[in-house]
Amino acid sequence: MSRGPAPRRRATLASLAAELNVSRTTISNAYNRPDQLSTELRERVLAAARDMGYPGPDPVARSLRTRRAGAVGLMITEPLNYSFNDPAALGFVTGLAESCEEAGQGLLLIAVGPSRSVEDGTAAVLAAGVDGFVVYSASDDDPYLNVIQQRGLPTVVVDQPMDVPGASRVCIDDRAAMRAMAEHVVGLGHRRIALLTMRLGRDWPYESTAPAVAKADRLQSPHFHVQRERIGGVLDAMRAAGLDSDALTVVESYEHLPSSGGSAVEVALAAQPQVTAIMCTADVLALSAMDHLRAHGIYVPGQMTVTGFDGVPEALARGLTTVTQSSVEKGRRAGRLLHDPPRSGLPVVDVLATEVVRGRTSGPPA
Amino acid sequence: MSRGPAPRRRATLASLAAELNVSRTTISNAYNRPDQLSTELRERVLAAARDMGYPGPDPVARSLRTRRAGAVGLMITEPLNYSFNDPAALGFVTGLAESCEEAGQGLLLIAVGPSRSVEDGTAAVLAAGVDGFVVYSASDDDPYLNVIQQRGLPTVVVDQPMDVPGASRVCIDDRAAMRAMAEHVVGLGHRRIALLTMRLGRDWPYESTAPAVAKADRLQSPHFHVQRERIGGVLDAMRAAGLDSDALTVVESYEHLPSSGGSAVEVALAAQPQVTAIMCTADVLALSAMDHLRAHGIYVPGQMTVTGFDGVPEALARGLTTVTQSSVEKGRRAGRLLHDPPRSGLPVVDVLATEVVRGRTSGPPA
DNA sequence: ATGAAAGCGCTAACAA
DNA sequence: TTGTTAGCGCTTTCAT
Repeated sequence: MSRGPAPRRRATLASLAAELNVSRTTISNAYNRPDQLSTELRERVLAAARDMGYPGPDPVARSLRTRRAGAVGLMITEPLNYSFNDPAALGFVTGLAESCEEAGQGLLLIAVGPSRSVEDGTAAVLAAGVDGFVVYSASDDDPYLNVIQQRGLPTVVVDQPMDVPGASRVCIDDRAAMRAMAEHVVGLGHRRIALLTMRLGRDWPYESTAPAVAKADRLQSPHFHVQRERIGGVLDAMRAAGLDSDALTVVESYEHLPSSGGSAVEVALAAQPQVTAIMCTADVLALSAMDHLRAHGIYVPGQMTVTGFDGVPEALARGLTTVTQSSVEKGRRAGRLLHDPPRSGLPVVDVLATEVVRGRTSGPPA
Repeated sequence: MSRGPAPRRRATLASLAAELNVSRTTISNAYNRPDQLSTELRERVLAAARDMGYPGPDPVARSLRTRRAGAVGLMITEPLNYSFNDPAALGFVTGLAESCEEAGQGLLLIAVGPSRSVEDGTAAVLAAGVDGFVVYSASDDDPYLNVIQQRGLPTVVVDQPMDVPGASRVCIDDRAAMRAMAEHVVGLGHRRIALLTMRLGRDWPYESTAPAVAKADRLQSPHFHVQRERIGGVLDAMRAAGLDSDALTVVESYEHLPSSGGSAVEVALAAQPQVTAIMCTADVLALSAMDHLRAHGIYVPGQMTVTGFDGVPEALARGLTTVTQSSVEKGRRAGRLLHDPPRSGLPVVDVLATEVVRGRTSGPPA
């Protein structure tokens, strides 16, 4: 029943109204408040719309008027292939996307990785037509945080950073979780431990991009709250067992490659050959480390204990001793906090549960 | 230098202009055309903006005026955890997101899975403030395709469906690729083959959600072009070798679980115990099938040949015989087609390369 | 280099 | 039930 070719100029609500000799309100109501007009009139409107190729009210114009964009923005500051290679990060996105779907909202991915200039990234954040932001795992000194705050929109921070005034936060107790894991390791008798972690600052002050033993100053004040707390948790447990902090070798990795854990463990063992346990702040690091160790004839857990963090499916399948958390749930909570915010209007801190899972990769030192 | 609390009412371009006693044009220029005013005036504007907490021009209002949203929409019709569990789909999203980042555009995820009513989903598509759409792997009879066409925005279809008037398409030659793989398998001497595939229609006419031998009518005209072509490719090769189509047992799987391939292979072997080769239309199915076979003491390739499709990292790492394609590149191309469309304005079909990789999972029948 | 005027397409009061 | 009136906040000719 279409009446020939599409009109030169796209139909608008106004043109439809003119065509039908009714007011614009009526057309608007036909779409937004079906109960405000007779079924008959409504049908007529919809039929005319079909004929004229009118796709319904323009989303942008509607957003301007209603002051609602119908989408939330997810700011990702890591290179995309980092996030999309880590099942934990992926679980988070899945959960967030699910909650958006449920709430009938869109999810706008705002990638502001290092490949992009800060100016460009700022423009992207400023240009995002969204009702709120989710900030995933940014560093404490992330340059885009200010920009987001400028926007003055509801914001939910996930994991880090700690202090974004006015923003709610979804996180876990990283320190306690890692301390519990470290207590397990120390309890097994390990006295020299390596900790493999993602990079501790936005910058990378080493020669190559390969993993490196963390410089002292970076250990003092990592710019990633999560890593800071997890390191703190390990040290807490070691101190409690009377171990000196020298007994811990921290190796940081810049890239998130499937092989990063392997490279890192190599660096760790070169720096401190007496290490008997490799703790990792992410399962992806631990799994890669295990592969590397096996390839080099070092048996786990016989000759080396390995622990992870996150509880991603592959880690659990392979029996990794790790700390589990629900990344998907994190995403869902973050979304929900945006979609129906607490009545009080006050920022909320939502701390999710974690659990130490003793797998087949931890045992007494050789 | 901030002057106390944020103003009751959010600052706008107009209020800034009033405050400074300049025209709105000037403020607009300060942001969009720095060369149109003196540096001095511009600084004054920016400073005042800072003081008043003005975050710059409102993205939605700007979009309305400029008729550009600064984002593209990705319509995902599968449940999210399906897409986010398949490395191939993930690679696609990564590539698309990369190209968006490059172009300074946002990427709006529009999830319209089966958990949502068609009405709801339609609303979501209609409400998306985007400049174009990417449709990923939808069925031929997807109900949202019409809605997207209604919007009249540039659209790129990935893989399927074939026929979306006016839309460009990025794909591979599924039939030829699968035929080449089947020729390899038949060439090894296999005469009874099972094909494990994702579901062939949007509906699921079987009793349970477990994988099932495909009903004849679903084989006649699958509603997913990709699956149709791949099945066709296998049959081409079999026919060429003088094999009857009865020699092929097709099993379709509804869910995309990590264990789906295992369940499917079980169904296949129950239905046709003489099968000596399991071909799969996705690596994730093949890998799961291999796990299942191994767990049941069936050796690959000694007792059973297994082949995949996609060439995801894990598959290559495990030596799966498979067809490789670059999912990431698919995403990039789709994005580019939207960001800088061909000058002609005509729809384009971009066919990417594939390659049969002979791994360690295919061999002569036992 | 700056300003005035005219909308972009829509919805929400309020009237009729 | 339908229409009238005002904008939402911005950019863009066109004048000055």
